Amino acid sequence: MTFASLNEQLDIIKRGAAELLPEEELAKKIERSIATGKPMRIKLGCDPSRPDLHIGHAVVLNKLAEFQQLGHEVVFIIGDFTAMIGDPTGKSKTRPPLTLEETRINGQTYFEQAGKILDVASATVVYNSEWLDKLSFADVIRMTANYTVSQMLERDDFHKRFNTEQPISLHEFLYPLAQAMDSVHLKNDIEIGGTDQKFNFLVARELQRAYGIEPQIILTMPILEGTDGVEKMSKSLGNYIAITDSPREMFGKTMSIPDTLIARYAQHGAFATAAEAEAISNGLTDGSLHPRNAKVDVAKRIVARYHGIAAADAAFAEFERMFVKKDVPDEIEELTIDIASPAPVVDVIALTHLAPSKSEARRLIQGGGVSIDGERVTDIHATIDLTTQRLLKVGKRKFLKVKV
RNA sequence: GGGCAGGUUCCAGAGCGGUCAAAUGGGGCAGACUGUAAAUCUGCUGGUUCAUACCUUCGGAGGUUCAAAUCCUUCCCUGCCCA
Repeated sequence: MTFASLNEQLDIIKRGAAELLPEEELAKKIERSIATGKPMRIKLGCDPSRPDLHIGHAVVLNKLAEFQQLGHEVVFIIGDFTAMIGDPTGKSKTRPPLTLEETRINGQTYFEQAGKILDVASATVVYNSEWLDKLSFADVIRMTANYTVSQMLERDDFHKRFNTEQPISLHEFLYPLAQAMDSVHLKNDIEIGGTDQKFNFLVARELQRAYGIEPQIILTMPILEGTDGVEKMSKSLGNYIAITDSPREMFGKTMSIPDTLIARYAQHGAFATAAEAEAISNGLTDGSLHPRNAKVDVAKRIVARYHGIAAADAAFAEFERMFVKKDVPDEIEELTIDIASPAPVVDVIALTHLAPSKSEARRLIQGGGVSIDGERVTDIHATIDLTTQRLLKVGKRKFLKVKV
């Protein structure tokens, strides 16, 4: 196997990355790889309790795709062992532990989605229960002896909770170590992840050293903010763009991001180059670029990435029609429901799940958020004749064609 | 083991016998305005019914009372201090 030159590889690897350390060590690894013809091994840890991938995850996956193109080996580690134990960390409520079966199913959906970005067929997949489950208590004690409480408390999250008298479960200290043991086991050359993983990755280096293994290189990628522009993108916060979202959703969600995020989304969501992102940023600052147009462009590129150019253009056209011309979308879900024909609008909304409850449906009507065939419903007692198909609109973007 | 402070609706945080479905802020949703941006303004934010009627909720389980998130008992959980 022949590889690209050292500088070419370094350039590609560093592109868009948040942090790479230590760079000199990576250079040595690359040189050795070139000399011996052996690919480097890149590790990515995956959480099987959250198998829904969004374009924030794509930042890392895209980088892995680049590693693959460079001829290196990508290894996915599914953290089934830790998921089986469950991690009631911090604020997040007690997350129910997953069964072995669930972790496998989730792992599967994870790969199907990751396949949209990189070549999963040629990647290696391992489950960390394969080795973590086999450690004895004595093994674990020996492992923990390599790390101190002070070192653990350096982690921002722990540090903060410690100072504000928030609980920290003892087993939480074990998670970074468990993750580090994965690296010990795998002997990977590089570990990749979001910037929030830096601490864990550093622990892995320490532990690898302690176990006489060459320490891994740390490559962190920026964490993409969610569509709200504040929190990091996450499914539970509802501010995400899933990579399985339809073109319409993807386009719409991208259009709703704050202006301040346009350049970031261009670079990390649409994978524009740093130079392009900067050009957008400058254009917005000096006013030569209209934010809306810039956003449209980014939205198109994101949609095109997952659905193709044609779908992107279609999504844009539909967006224009819906929001600029205030028209209804092209394709609306049609539903036949089982209810006595002149039915209370409130009942229909609840039944079709356009709102979670009848009370909520009433509130929406009172707030002016419901319309039938383009006409706003003002009376919560209003009924609707469903013998012919009617167009129901609830809120900004929920449309449904219903009939009996 | 001892002492102290706590566990409230999505989050933070009031309430401390009835006027509490529970202040206030944040978040979210809807409307106006817009570029489905930001900012701003307005309304809503447990459920069923709409007539301020009923049902479920304030860590769990009992109890006192006409009446409890508010009092008592007990259990569980968290933090701090002492040992």
